[in-house]
Amino acid sequence: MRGFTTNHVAEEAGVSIGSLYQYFPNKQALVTAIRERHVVASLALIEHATQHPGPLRAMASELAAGLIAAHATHPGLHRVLLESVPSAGRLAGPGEDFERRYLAGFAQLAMRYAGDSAEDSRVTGTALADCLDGLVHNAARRGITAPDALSRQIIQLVESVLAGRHNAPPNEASTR
Amino acid sequence: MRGFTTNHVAEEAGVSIGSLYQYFPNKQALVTAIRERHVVASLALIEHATQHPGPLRAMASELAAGLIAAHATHPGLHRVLLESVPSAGRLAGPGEDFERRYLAGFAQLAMRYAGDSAEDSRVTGTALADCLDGLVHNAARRGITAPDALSRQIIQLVESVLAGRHNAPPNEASTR
Amino acid sequence: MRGFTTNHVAEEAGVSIGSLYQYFPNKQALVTAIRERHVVASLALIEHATQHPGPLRAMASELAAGLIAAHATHPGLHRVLLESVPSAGRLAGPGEDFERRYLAGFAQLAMRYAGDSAEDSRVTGTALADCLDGLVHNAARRGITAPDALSRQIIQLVESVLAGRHNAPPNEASTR
Amino acid sequence: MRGFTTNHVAEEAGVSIGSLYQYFPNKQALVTAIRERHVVASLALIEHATQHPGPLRAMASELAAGLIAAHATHPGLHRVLLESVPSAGRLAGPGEDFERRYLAGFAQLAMRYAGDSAEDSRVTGTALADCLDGLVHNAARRGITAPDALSRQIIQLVESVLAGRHNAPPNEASTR
DNA sequence: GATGAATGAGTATTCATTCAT
DNA sequence: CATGAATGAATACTCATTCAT
Repeated sequence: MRGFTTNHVAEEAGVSIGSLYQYFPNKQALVTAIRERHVVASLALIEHATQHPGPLRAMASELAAGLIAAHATHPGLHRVLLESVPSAGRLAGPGEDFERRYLAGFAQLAMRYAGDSAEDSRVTGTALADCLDGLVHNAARRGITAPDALSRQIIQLVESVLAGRHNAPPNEASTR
Repeated sequence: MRGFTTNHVAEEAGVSIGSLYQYFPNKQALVTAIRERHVVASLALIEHATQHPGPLRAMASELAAGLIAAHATHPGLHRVLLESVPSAGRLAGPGEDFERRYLAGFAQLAMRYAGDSAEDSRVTGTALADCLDGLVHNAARRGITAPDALSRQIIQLVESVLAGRHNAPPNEASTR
Repeated sequence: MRGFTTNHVAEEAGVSIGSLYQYFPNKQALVTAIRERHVVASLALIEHATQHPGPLRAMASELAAGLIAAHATHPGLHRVLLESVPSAGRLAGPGEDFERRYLAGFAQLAMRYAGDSAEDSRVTGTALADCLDGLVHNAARRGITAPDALSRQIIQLVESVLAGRHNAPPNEASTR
Repeated sequence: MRGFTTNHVAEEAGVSIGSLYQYFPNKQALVTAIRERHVVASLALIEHATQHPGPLRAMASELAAGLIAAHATHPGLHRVLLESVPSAGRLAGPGEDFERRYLAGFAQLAMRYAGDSAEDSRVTGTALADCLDGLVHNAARRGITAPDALSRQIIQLVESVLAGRHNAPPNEASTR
């Protein structure tokens, strides 16, 4: 079973296995850290999106660019990470918080752009997050050969989810 | 990592480790077989959907039920499988064919319900397949506590993707 | 480690593994039995040689023929047998007796043909037995392609060992 | 069978099983390496003998001492090695070469001491090598309790084979 | 009896982790 | 601090043996 071994990681990282253990108490921590780096980037992306001043399409476009960039590097790394943690995606301690904040960001988008209630927004937000996850990770798995096409799909998904309920732009509609 | 040892699988399956190895030459083959079973089920689901005689919503509803059922059994098994194969998701040999046929099924749905051209249908179909994948696997990861809510989300996604382009139902248009 | 497994033996023998265990209580017994068959044959050979009425060369010639015949069948079987028993060559119980009798036969030859004392004959006999063993088994290992050449070597060895000490034929000397 | 597990070897060697696998990819390789060490030693022995400046008896005496020493260490190891390899004695690749060189050494002795022709020397050499093999390995199997007696037997064998044909010592003939 | 699938103790091998250098 | 050889618990896999059919 070819695996994601600590020696592999060390070699890949260009450090000795001993050094690796200077920084991480064990494999779990190492994986969590690598993972967190990705999660932090994703979190920054979504939290930045919630601050986006522009209309839905502009926000979606920017989000798409960010997601693609985040997955273009280290192709296959994300997969290997998902493969390597017991409770993948449900990180212990800080990780939980990351996922909560991540989903909260999408919920905010749902409130803001789709005008959802707080309760609805959680459902919509999670659904959007999960769909994006499927879209991006499957693309990464196949190898992102056409980033533009992927971008268009992401934008379309975001638009259809966040603008699907009403044809009005979010809460900027009245301010315009 | 933790929890997917061959002895574990054997015990779970109610057979001895020796028997397991009577059927599978090694762990990799075992994992591939389990995965394939799931993939075959998913394929049957989508190919059945392409034959569905009814309107979009009915088809989506049935598809949702099938997907949820396919992931409700063996909770945690799917993740553990994804975690245990080197090139998970990209099965060698027959697997590739499975994915091709799987995506082809979704493309057919796109042609039939969304009226897409052959070329467009491939893009739409893949996007839908990937989103569904994200939706279902993330739900499975969190534990499917509310199958109805998940079902509604799946239906909504399928509808929004396959009916998004034009407001007319597919070949039922004339019934309007 | 490719091995001499009971299933292998059963298949080779054309019976089921179950049947094999009808005849032999365990692998050790099976191996011992196969081995004993060979040992019995060798023993018969040497005990027959001790009764040989003729001169050294005639006896050696007959012994050579017998040994070669005993090793020509089942090429490689002898090796595998030697490989498979804990105390190879030193069989428990009846086996010990076989080896003792086997060596005793050679000792008799030494007394008879070389005129050795009882004590000397044990040493000479064992040495001759061991040399023959090396000669025959190495030939079998390489594949006995030239039985005649091998026969000549055996005869020569036997002659040189049993006639080396004095140039007189054994106790037939006076009859000449 | 019993008693030659990798863990056993590791313990015997005073290293951990992990370390053993740092040096040898698998058990087969380990066994091959140990064997080769023995084969190399034997080869050195015989090639050294071909350079021996003295008369037959002196050379034989030295050869005997070397062979006994090579088999006295690790009592039981040699048998266990013979027991553990599929095609024991016929080493793959470099092994074949070893055996060829080993036999060539004995052939040289036959030319030098017995005055054999090149062709005859191959036959005589191989026969001597095989007899020595039987003598030494059977002695090792029984436990070398009397090295001196064994030495005498080896010397006698070598003398009788290499001096058997003519009563003149090889190139020392003129010293008579 | 004969069969061969099932069993599981035993063995080979891996890989996270430590620690002497 | 950095290194990577050494460690051994954990895991993959084998094969002698049993037993339901």
